[in-house]
Amino acid sequence: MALTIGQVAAQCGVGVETIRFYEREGLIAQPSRPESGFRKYPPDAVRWVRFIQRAKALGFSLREIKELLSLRVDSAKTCDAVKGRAEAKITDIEKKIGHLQEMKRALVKLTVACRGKRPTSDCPILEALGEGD
Amino acid sequence: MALTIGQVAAQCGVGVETIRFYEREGLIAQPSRPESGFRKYPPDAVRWVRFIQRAKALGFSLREIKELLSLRVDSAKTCDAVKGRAEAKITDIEKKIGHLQEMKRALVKLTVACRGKRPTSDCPILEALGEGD
DNA sequence: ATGCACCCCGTACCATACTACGGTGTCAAC
DNA sequence: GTTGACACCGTAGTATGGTACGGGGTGCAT
Repeated sequence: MALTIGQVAAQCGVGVETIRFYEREGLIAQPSRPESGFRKYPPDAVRWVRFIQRAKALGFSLREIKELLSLRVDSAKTCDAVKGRAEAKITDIEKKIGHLQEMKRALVKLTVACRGKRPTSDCPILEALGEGD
Repeated sequence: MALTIGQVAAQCGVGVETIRFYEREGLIAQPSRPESGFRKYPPDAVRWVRFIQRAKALGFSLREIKELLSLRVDSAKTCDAVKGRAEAKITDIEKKIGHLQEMKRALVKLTVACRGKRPTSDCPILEALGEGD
């Protein structure tokens, strides 16, 4: 049931070096290393790496992802601090969702304008994006 | 009403060099250049740069942002192609929104677990993230 | 007409996040 | 028991997205 680094990499669609890199950077835990020195990963390792990939695609830096993942580690210890950081991340995520919805609305508007007559604005994408922060 | 590069930069919270960089990379249009050679920007330039910043924070690469912005340029010409690309971007954005909502749900769950007794899983963040693509 | 802030350009440098390389060791199959 | 695929490590190189620097020119305020 344990996986080699190559198997984890293949299942995540990344290179072996990427996994080692994440380990060096402290994004994923050190796996067990029986005699030979070969890393042995639990199946969950695949989910961790996929989570990292996904979070990256959503605009989080590795530093932020590390913070996200670390929310679990000390949860037994400093519950209030963890809760605070989690809530900050939630706010951050809600902002991102809002911005994406604006972008989506703008693009939908664009396709609609496309369907009918020519768009009236010379930039439908920007047009639908307010100045909101 | 026209702005200097420094004014645009200040209003967007970026450096002058960043604007010139975006121009070199074709993300923003060449502004007019009266006699002196100084760039003169229309007020809208601020919105363009802000759009770029926002899109970056949402995980789009400059290449993708360029594509997003270019959807406006040829809209009069190749309407069908534009519509197709816009629809692809919409799908992409919907996926991002979905992933962010999953992350948010996971974090909310974490804060709730925090409030009451200890979390049951040893990783509440991952726990709420399915294997969905 | 002389500052001084701001603009020009090109080039070089930086941080982030990998990716490749080279030399060596391991393991499993034949 | 040897061969081939895969693992180990450290170091170096790459792509992206800026950021800084140096040596100049401009423009307006005093």
